[in-house]
Parts: sequence; C-alpha cells; structure tokens
Amino acid sequence: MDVIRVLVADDQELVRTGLRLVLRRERGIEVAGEARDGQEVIDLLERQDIDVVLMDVQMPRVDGIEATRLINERGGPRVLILTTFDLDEYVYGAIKAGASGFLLKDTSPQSLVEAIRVVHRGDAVIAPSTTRRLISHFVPRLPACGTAPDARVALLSPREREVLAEVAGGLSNAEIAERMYLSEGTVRTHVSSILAKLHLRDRVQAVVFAYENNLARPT
Amino acid sequence: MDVIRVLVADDQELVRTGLRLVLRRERGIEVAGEARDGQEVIDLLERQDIDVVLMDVQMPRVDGIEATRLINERGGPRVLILTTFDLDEYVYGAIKAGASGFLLKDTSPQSLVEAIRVVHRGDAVIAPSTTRRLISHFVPRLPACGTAPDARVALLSPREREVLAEVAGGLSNAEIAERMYLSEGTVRTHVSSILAKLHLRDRVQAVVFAYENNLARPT
DNA sequence: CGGCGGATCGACCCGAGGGAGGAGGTTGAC
DNA sequence: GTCAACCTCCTCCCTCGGGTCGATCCGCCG
Repeated sequence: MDVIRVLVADDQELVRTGLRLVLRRERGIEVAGEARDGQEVIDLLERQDIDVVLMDVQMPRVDGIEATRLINERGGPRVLILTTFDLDEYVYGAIKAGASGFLLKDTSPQSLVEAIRVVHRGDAVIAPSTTRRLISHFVPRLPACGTAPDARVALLSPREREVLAEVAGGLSNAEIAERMYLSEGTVRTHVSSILAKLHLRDRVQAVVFAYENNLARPT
Repeated sequence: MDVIRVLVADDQELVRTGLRLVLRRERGIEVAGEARDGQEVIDLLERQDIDVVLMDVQMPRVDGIEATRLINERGGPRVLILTTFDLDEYVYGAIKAGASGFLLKDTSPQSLVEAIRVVHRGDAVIAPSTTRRLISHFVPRLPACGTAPDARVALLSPREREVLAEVAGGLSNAEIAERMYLSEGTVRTHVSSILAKLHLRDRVQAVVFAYENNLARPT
C-alpha cells in the first residue's frame, strides 16, 4: 500500500501546523503540500501529485467549496472538507461540489486519519452531527426511494420508461416525438399505455409519479 | 460518564459472541442483553434499561427494520443497524424506521465502538461505502435545497404557491377548486399567472418546476 | 383620495392531450 | 407454428387546459 499524499489547505497557519503534526505521526500518510487559499490549491495540484486534499471552507480569494468544484471539474484528487462551522449551506455546497468528505474541526485526530483513508479508497464520510441533521432533513421526503419503489414501475416496458422520463422533463408529445425520432402518434400510444398501466389520469400525474419514483431523468 | 448499556440483536450465535467479546474490552460499554430476533428485542426492552440497540437486519419473526420502527414508535433507545449486506432497501428502510446508525459487519471493532458512542450521544453514523452511494444518489436531486432555489419562486404570491403545490400533487383544476373552496375559474386564473410569471408553457412544466424547487407539498 | 396588486369570479375560443380502436412489424417463448 | 409482448403508426372524437378579456372586492401605499 502506497503512501497517501495529502495537501493541507487552510488560511490559518496554526491549523495547518496542527494538521501537519497530527498527520506526520501516521504511517502511510504524508503531508505533500500546503495551501493558504483555493487558488493555491489549484496551482499546487498542477505541479504536485496529490491523493487527498484536506480543505477548509472559509479561505480568501477562492473558497474551499469553489476550489472543490474546480478540482472535480478537472478530475482532480478526492477532497475532504474540514470546517469549523456545521452549516447546511456548507454541507450541501460541499457535496454538490463533489467533496468526498465533510468533517468538523473538533473531530478527533484518530477519526480524521481514518477519514483520510476512507476518502482515499473512494468512499465517503460525513461528520456524525451533520449526518444526523442530513437524515432528519431527508427522512420526511423519503416516501419515494424508500420502501415504496412502487411495484407498478416494473409494469412499464423499457421504451415506456424512456418516454416517461421525457414526459417528466416537461416536454409535449410533439417534442418527445422529435427528440426520440418517433411520430407523435407513437408517443401518444406510449403515454396512453403508461397511464393505463400506472392507473394514472393524465401526464401531470405521470410527472408526479416519475419524480416520486425517481424516474425523472437527471437534469 | 455513565456506562452505555448495549443490547445485541442477531440471530447468529457466532455474531453475538463476537460482538460481546469486542465490546467487553471497552471501558464504558456493557453488553446488557442479547436477542435472537426483533420480537425478543421488543420484549427485552420492556424489562431492561438499554441505551443502544445493535441490530441485525435479517432476523426471524420480526426483522431488524421492523423492530427499529417499533422501538421508535414507543420512544425507545437509539438503534444502530449492523448488517452484512449494503443494500439500498436496507439503508432507506433503516433510516425511515428511525435508526441512528447503519454499519456493515466488515467494520473494524474500533469503528463499531466509536459508532456506539456517537449514536449514544444522539448523533448519527453511516458506513463510508453506504455514505458514498447515498451521496451519489442524492446529488442529482439537490438543485432544490442547495444553491439554486431559482429566483423566480419569489415572483409567486402566497396563494399562487399554494395552487402550485396542488398542481404538483397531480390534481385537475376542478379538484383544486373543490379542495381550496374556489371556483374553477379562479384556479385557472392562478395557474395562468403562475405559468406567466415562471415563463412555463403548461401545468406539466409547472409540476417539474415545483419538484425541482421543492415546492411540491409533502405527500 | 386614487391607484396598484392580489384574490375572486365569469365567458369565450381553440389547441393539445387522452380514450377507443385498428393495423403492421419484430422478437422471443412455448 | 403460434402466441404474446413490444414498438411503431394511423384516425375519430371529445374533454381539459390555457390564453384573453373583463369584472368586482379588498388592502396597502403614496
């Protein structure tokens, strides 16, 4: 197993030093670079081989979230966000930006090291207090994906599922026909059988069904 | 800090023994009971003071998910799911049932112990590989809560938002009228101005918009 | 006070959507 | 070879949805 090369990004000297000291004690982990802001991270990644970026959120010039987004766009290394503030915007922003981890600075050194290894092998880690909030936030809207993937979905033929996805995109029959290289009549037929199979009344309910059952194609 | 009383629930003798051995080594953790299925867990909780239940999913009679649901209904202790199989149904089921944790049986003893402490203090923990899947599953549908709540939403009047929620429920104008004690004409007017303000073509696109912007009322 | 925007209703028109029904082609299972 | 399921396309018909115009009532603001 190779050494994990970590880049520490934080605008506070003290934090960087602390992290360096913590990580230096670990076998298999090496602090291969430091950065004071997001721009420095991007620049450093051009020149150095890095496996995991340990990234603060609040930094001058380019902040941690934006830097994470940039890293992900160009297929860079994994990013583990390390922040003082357990704010929803940070969490959502980080996850959307493509971060593989989200930890708070009050995490134990041991957990931090463990998290670095987790992130490095391609998995993800989220701080327990944050996980708790995320769960309580997502539970109310889980009827869709949870226990009720609605058996009726299985009734649809592959083609019908495709059409349903288009319907759920807000397209008219004519638009779907054009996009799928079909006649409008065919699209109508498909939509009709979708509605019949799912016992729905109109395409509006089909859209609702699609969203509730996660069949809407990724925007 | 008091001792954490743990109940180990698994139908396999070997697993229970292993867990007992692992946990016995830990200070501040005590295996206060064992159960072979969900029903036994429920029964035991009546008679014993338990802080955390370590719960397998696959068990005879009452399975782990169902047991978790029951425990949560009656305001019982925290539940930490411990399973061999990293299946989506298990994860969603467990979370919906109110579990505070979801770990795989290949977790290190150290992480398991840590997780028990996390769950006991009220936070939540999810296995890294599972977290990864959950994230990749939820990212595509994050435009809603994340950074882009679409400024156009602000254009809608409160009443229009109500109507939009009903539309997003798949209701026809007539149904909305009945439900909101309005004439169908009024509903039409509202829908029209919604479409105009949002630059949408028809109610189908309005439903899409509602879902993308989290305006669909909780089912 | 006048004016503006929201909420409530009505009347009209017409185009898209959906039901019913038929029809040809393909594939794969039995 | 038969049958079922799927995909493709068509016609006829009628309802629902949406645009447009107008109207009343209310509350708020300058």
